[in-house]
Amino acid sequence: MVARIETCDCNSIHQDVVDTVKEHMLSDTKIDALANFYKIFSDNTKIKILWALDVHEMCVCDLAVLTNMTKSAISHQLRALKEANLVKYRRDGKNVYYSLSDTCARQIIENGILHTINKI
Amino acid sequence: MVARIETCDCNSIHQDVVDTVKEHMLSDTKIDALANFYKIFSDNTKIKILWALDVHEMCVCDLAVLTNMTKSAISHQLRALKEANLVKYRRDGKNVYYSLSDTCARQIIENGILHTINKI
DNA sequence: TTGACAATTGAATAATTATTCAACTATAAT
DNA sequence: ATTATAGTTGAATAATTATTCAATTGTCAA
Repeated sequence: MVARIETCDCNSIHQDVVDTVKEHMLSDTKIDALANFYKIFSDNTKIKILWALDVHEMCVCDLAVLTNMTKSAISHQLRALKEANLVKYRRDGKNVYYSLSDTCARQIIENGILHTINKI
Repeated sequence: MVARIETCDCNSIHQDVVDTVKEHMLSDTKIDALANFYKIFSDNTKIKILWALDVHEMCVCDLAVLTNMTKSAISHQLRALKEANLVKYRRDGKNVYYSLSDTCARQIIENGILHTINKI
């Protein structure tokens, strides 16, 4: 996601098209936000966690057993999900129970399934 | 996306919850397809290319100038977009013009913007 | 058929993201 | 207070993905 050139070996440029497209281009801020948002759903583990939490709230151990991963790995993943405001949590004694913040995650996953089915 | 443990240092497991969630879990195939699909939208450059192509078909040079990247880098990105069936192309002389296969990409991007705005 | 240029490709490198590991915090029970 | 367990954290490592680089293909024009 980093690249830069001052000159380009392109002679066959449709400047009018490039200009028009530039006018309609999304802002860098939006593109960043968008890419970061979908980054969450581009990882198998995160999808699994989100889908699981939609079924039932779970503690870190539960998620570790479910996914066959370490608590530490799950915890790191949960941090990303928290930062994206996709999950919330409550502490009860020694356990911390995670659940979905809202229906957003489920919507994105279901919508994605529709699109991937169409493509297959 | 690779991890594996045989035993787990978890004693506080809610087995009933884990079992219920397992019953409702998405298949690995679906999760893979989903993650690969959203992987496309987790990259700034790919989003930019897709959004641009929704405005107007463009040749590789145009996209290189627009994004300030090399033709080679763009070409690699386009290959991924082709494999995901998100773009189509036509050759006209020495140029190859790319455009969107359907409205899928635009829908996903617009839907993502809605969700990211809600989160901000 | 040769030269020029758009585009693609594969391998090497750079950049990013995930997982592991060890140390740590928080809570509860003895 | 001490011990045990759930969970978190940061740094190191591993794995993945993007970009560069050099070489190649395809098409057109001279």
